[in-house]
Amino acid sequence: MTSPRRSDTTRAAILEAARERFAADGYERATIRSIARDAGIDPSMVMRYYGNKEGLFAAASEIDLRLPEVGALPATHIGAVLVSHFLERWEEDDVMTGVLRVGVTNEAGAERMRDVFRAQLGPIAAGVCPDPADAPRRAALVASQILGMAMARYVLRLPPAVGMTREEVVAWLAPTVQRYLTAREP
Amino acid sequence: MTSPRRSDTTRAAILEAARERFAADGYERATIRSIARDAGIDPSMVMRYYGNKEGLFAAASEIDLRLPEVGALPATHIGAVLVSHFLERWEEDDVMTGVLRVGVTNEAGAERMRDVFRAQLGPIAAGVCPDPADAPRRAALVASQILGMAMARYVLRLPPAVGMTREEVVAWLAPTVQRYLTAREP
DNA sequence: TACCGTTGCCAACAAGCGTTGACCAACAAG
DNA sequence: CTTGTTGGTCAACGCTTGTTGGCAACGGTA
Repeated sequence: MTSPRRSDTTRAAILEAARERFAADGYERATIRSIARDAGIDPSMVMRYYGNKEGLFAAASEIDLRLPEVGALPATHIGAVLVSHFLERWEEDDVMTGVLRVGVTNEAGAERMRDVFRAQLGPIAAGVCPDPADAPRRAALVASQILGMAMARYVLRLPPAVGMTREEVVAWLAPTVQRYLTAREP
Repeated sequence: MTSPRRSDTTRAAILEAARERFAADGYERATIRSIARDAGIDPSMVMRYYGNKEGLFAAASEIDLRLPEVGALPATHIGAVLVSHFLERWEEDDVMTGVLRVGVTNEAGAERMRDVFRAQLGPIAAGVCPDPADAPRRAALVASQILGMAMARYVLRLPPAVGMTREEVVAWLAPTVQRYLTAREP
């Protein structure tokens, strides 16, 4: 609907540079000046297009996990599907790592992280776990294992975690996630 | 051996304030000035006693997980023992949360986190897992689940994770850790 | 008492930060 | 051709940061 503007390429360059910097450095060390330098423009442009640093982060951290529909997958393999989907999602761009890094020191980032797991993982948990009232807790358990592997592999870079192949990670984590979602009790 | 100095109480006050600030704010937002204010002294004292900010962090982030001896626990319940020990450890002081928060944006913090898991959790994994050559990977898997729950509960504060009792967390996570350590294959 | 290392505060530095407003060039509409 | 809008740069602001050096008070020791 909104007509394309001449400045769209600049806006996109800023967003891309911002995502990279946030992912690599976290909120405080990702300065507007460094982002502008990466994007090849003046820092004041960032302010004009995104208002302030918080606004820039908000725009650069839209997350869509792109999780499959609840009905579209066999409940017996949902663990493997989810783990492998998350790994792929985490490796295909910098947004997930960025929001995770920012969320540790910035309240807006933490809020976004909470929202993502509640709104996008919650429904899946509700669809497959035995007691729907228990879904938030199941989703949080899954989130803990997924977040932990992301921390180990992409943020802290524990050597053994980095060295595992994607298949190995899926093989080990899938039963865990499967149990968190579908087991009647611990 | 080293004789006690008159300034020991000040040094201790600085360290305590530093641990709290690092835990609450992360590396960049925990300023020397704010730490000094909390400790009730002048910022320049921090420099005199710890050299610079990195030195202060190094001194404030000595971690001893205080894990039990490998032989001292039944291999069949090691999962539950470890999970409950980690939860206790995480809640009794700010050091674990501090180093985790700092490790996300600061290389020295990340290095410390890697060291802790390698040197202190590694031997336990080596003692109980089927193939000792596989120990680092088993330790990293355990670390991923422990770190993930710590992120969810103490850093990002996902409501359902915060709301679980310690016993519930142990009940859900213990089988996971037990499997990561002792299962013959995924 | 005279002395010297220790403990502490104060004032300042240079650098970097987010943010602002004036100004110029290119373009589209009348 | 003029005019108004848009995309962009430049220089500066007020503030905070880590860090430094000077200086005053204290406290054992000779």
